[in-house]
Parts: sequence; C-alpha cells; structure tokens
Amino acid sequence: MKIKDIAELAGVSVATVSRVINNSSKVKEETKNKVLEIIKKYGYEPDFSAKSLRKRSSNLFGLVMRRNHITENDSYTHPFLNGILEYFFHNDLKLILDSHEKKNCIVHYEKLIKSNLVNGFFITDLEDNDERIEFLNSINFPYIVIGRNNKNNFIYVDPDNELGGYLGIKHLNEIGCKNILFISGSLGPAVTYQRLNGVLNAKKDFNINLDIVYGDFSRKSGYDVIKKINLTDYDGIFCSSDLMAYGVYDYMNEKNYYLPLIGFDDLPSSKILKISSINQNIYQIGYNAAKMLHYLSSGREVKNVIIPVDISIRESTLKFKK
Amino acid sequence: MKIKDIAELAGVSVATVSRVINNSSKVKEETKNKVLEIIKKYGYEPDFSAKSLRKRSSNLFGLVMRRNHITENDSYTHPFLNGILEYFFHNDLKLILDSHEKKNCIVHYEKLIKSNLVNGFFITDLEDNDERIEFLNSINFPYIVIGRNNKNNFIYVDPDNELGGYLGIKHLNEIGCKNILFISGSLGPAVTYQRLNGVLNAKKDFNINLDIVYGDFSRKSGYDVIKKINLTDYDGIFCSSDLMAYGVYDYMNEKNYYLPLIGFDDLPSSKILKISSINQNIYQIGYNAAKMLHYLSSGREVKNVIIPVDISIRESTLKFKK
DNA sequence: CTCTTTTTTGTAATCGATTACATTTTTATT
DNA sequence: AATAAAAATGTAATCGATTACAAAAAAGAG
Repeated sequence: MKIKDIAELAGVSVATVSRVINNSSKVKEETKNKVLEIIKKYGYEPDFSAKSLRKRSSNLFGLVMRRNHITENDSYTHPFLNGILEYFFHNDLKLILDSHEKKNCIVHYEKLIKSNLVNGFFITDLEDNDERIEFLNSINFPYIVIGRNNKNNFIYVDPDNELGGYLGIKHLNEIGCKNILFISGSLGPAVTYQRLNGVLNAKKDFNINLDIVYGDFSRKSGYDVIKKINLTDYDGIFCSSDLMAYGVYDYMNEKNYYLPLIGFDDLPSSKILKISSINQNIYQIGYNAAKMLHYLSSGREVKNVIIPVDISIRESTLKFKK
Repeated sequence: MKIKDIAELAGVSVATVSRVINNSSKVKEETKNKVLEIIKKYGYEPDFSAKSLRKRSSNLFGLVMRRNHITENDSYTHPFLNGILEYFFHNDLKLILDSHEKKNCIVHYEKLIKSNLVNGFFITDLEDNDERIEFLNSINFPYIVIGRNNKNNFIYVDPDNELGGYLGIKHLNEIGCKNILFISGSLGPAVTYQRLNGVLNAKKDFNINLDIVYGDFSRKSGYDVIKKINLTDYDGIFCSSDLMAYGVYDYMNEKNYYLPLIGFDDLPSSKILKISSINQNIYQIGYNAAKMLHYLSSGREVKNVIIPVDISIRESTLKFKK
C-alpha cells in the first residue's frame, strides 16, 4: 500500500494525499476527510526510506554505545535510555543504537553522518583525552555530550555534582555529624572537582570539621582508604561514589563498628544495602539530552543543562538521626 | 558526495560504482581498484534511505522497550543490548530502539512494519495474556521472542531455567546440605515451573530432603515467607529469584542466624551482597536473539535456542563449605 | 582476419515519497 | 456577467541508490 494507491482510492492525486498527510498546505475539508478515511481504512503508513530520501532528513538519532561485555556498573543504561525514549516517543523520533570498540570508533560516527542515517547523535563516556574530541570539534553536525568536560565547550547535559556534594554534607550535618570524612575520587575527572567543590561549599555553610582523603571511585579503594583511618576520629563518612561507600561498608561490617555513611550515584545496590546516596536523575538527563538534540537538529537554540540531584536517605544515615 | 560524483571522478558509470560497492557482478580488476581508490579518498558512504528504498529492505531491526520510569530491577537492559550489539556490530546491522506504553502498543509495531523501517524485531516481556500475542500470530513478519511462553509456538530464545533449578540444589548438596528449603515464585509464569522442575529433578538425583514454599519473586515476599519458617529445620535455602533471596537475607541478618543461601538471576547486587546465584547469561541471550533474527529475516532456517545458565558461587554458600 | 562467445560497461527505469510550478476551480469584486 | 484574486488540485521533476537490459569491448575459434 503506497501513496499512489491511496490517491486512486480517494480519487485525488498523490500530491493531495501528501499534503493531507503532512498538513503542508490547504486542502479542502471535504477532500481531506475522504483521504484520511481511506488512509485509516487501509492503515497506510508512508514509506520511511522514501520520505527520508526526499526530505533529506530522517527522524532518527544515534547513540553509539561502548560495548563492554562485563562492567562493574551498568546501571545507567536503563534509566538513561528510558529518559530519551520518553521524549522521543512523544515527538515521534526514533533512536538508533550502535556500538563501537574503543579504538577506531570515529569511523562509526562518520558512517552514521555520511550515510544520512541519523539527524544527530548523543556522545557518552567522553574522556579527557578521548580521540573523539578532535573529531567532534571538526564536524558540523548536531550532537549533545552527556557529562561536562574540562577542556571543551560542547553542548552538554550533566548532573549537578556540586549540589550533590553539598547535599551530602548538609544531610550529615542535619543528623548531627560534626567530624566528617570525605573520601574523594581521584583528581583528574571533572566530577571529582565538582563534587569536592560542593563539599567545600557546605563546609563553609555548616559548622563542621572536614577531612579529605582520596580513593579512585572503586570499591576496593574505598576499603583500602578506610582501613588506614581511625574510625573513631569521625562521626560521619561521605564517599564520592557508591562503590567506595560499599568498600567502606565492607570494612565497617568487618569491624562491626558503624558510622553514618553516604555514597554518590545511587546505584540500585544502594537501595538493597540501604545506604544513603546522591541520586543523579539519570532519567532526567536522558530526557533533557533528547530534547536538546531534537532542538539542536531542527535549528532551535539550545543551552547547556545541569540537572539537579536528589539525596536518597536510607538506614545508613537514618538510624543515626537524633 | 553521491554515487554520481564518484562515478565521474573515476570516469565510469554509476552502475559500475554500484557494482563495486556491492560486489554484485564482475568488474575488471583495474576499474575496481580505481573506483575503490576514489571512494576511499573522498570517504564516500552510500545514502541509507536511497539504498533501502531501492532494495526494499534495510539493515535495521527494532526493539520496542516498555518504558518504565522506575523499576525494581532494570539490570537486564545493559547486557541484553550488549549481546545484540555485539552481533549486529560484526554483521553491519543496526538496532532501532522504540518504546511503548503498555496499552495500545500494537500500533507501534504496525507502524514499524508498514513504514518498512525495520526488517524484523525482538519481542520482550511477553506475558501470558499479552495483547501482542494475537497480533504476533496474525502477522507474517520476522520476529524473535525473548523468553518462552506457555501457550504459543513463537520462535524464542530463553535461559535454561530448569538447569538453573538443578544447579542450585546440586551446589547446596555439594556443600553438605541435606534439608533444603526451596522458595518458589508464584505459580503462573512459565519460569516458575521450569525452575521448579529443575529443583525436583535434582531432588531425584541427590539424596536430600526438600520442602517447597511459595513467594511472588519480590523481596518482601521472601522476607514474609521465611518469617513463618523455623530456620533450624533447614540447612540450606534456595530462592527462585534474587529479590526473594534478599528478603531472606534481611531476615537472617535480623536474627543473626545464617544458612547457606542461593538466589536466581544474578542481579548486580548479588555480587555486592556476596550471595550465590544462578546467572542467566543475558548477554548470550541478546547475542543469540540477534543472530536468530538476522537469519530469520534473510530466509535462513532458525531453531529455538535455550541458553545454558551458570552458577555464581559466593560467600553466602562458600563459607559453609565443609 | 572475421565471426562467435564472453566479459565488462553503460543507459535508463525504478523504488515511494515531496514539492515547485502549472492548471483548474472557486470565490470575490465591480 | 465579466474579470480578478484566491484556493484547491494536479503534473512531473526530484532525492540517490540498484539493476534489467542493451551495447561495447575483449577474448577465443577457425
């Protein structure tokens, strides 16, 4: 069933049918209704390729995922995709999921662009010395970067890590902690500094003592760091990642000595372990990224977006509340 | 840059260029090399829409995800997609991710088919009285169902739940358990019976006592069920879902009385909690589903596939090993 | 060297939509 | 009722690839 068939059945020309479908110019009400009726009756859908070819534009957007058979943490995928899909669903857009190996991935983006398959794409997991950076700077094609980057001015959407750092300290202060240990991630990635800044801002606002030590975001590093610490020196611990908080939790279990504990990322396991954590609203990040990419690709103006974070309060701090 | 440009630059006709690209019929070695050189030099990629339109077929396949802003467990998404993408990557296929709300989702599949956007699709989360079943039976279009269904004979790929049930009991037996409690999921879904069958088969093979009680797969139901049980009657517990195992674990923590414990699904949190579990190899399911759909859509024969499961052995049983 | 066969290449139709431009129909104006 | 202006519709070109068929070039046969 193609447009020509509908045209014949409705006794009009293909141009008229097209105009009805696309609402592109005035069609007499009577004609329009007849055409719509036939379309509905036969369940006609315009051919995707023909439409894209002629319009030189599709309603497809690309997300090139890094393929990794096994990851320590893959919990972002689902809420992120859901956020994108929510927006896409309501705007009749579709997502192409492609994948790349770390090396040689530029070829993939180039193919996507040159074959006119997508109207734009999302960039995730961009690292500081990522080979994609140069490429992204060199192209004139719509894309949105997920996560801020120190050195470039891409259009991005990012969680408010600074707020997260602030909220963690604020909450510990609220339940009465006065001597807080902050286990930061390794210096390097932008998030480390953002979270640290939030923590330092909170220190100014609340009357607390704060010590800072450094891990590398992993569970093992959390364990290793806390092992060298005298727990009794503190009355509250805030980790810059959930995994590090799990490491700390392991150690506290071992010693059977517990302090209020907050993580950062709100991984699904934190719910299970009942550890308080800073929630990054990955869903919202996806939703906003989708909207921004849509706007960008249709020539509308787009501003960077910072998504507020929440704190998920659980037993790990709640049970210490006075 | 289009095929005509390449043709002119190489001093041949578009037909020849097309033949080179598609290896569709003999082209003189010399001509071929010249064309390939030009293509490479200018980084030409055939237009996706034009190609699909003419060939009446794309290399796109669809996965329509149920959108759910918040789920208790979304850990399947990442490994499943990764499995699909691994196969797709190596076969130059692409995945369209679409989403639907529960009601009215048939329209979506119909659109996908009628607009010739995809060559086939995956069906996930099919329930016993799903409205999609009738639809799927009525169409003549390639699709693969993830997860067996009691009442239909779709082409499916599914984890070997029966083997999982068997392996759980086998492992408990190996560490010396003689009086085992199996907490089954609710009667209804096919998985419940499959897992139960495996457990019963193992009972025959090993010399153990086995009691069976029923939860509903949720953490709360695990807790509620175990609460009514006298823990000292048993020396090992096997749950038909990880979530139920977490509920049991909660209770054991409360009572500070531990028995060997195995879950089913191997959610990421089980690694964190160090609870042994049956691993369903979701990645393999994705990979195989992709391969099957590819075969099916290109007219090759396809058989149902059952993916073996593994057991991930952790502290929750290991520490009881004699 | 001519004729046949095979290999290589080119021409033009085609896929199914959109849309510029042309034409017809309708409405408004005098 | 004649003419001008506006609205509705139609014709045909176009998007960029593939491919049936035709034609030209090369190879082989005698």
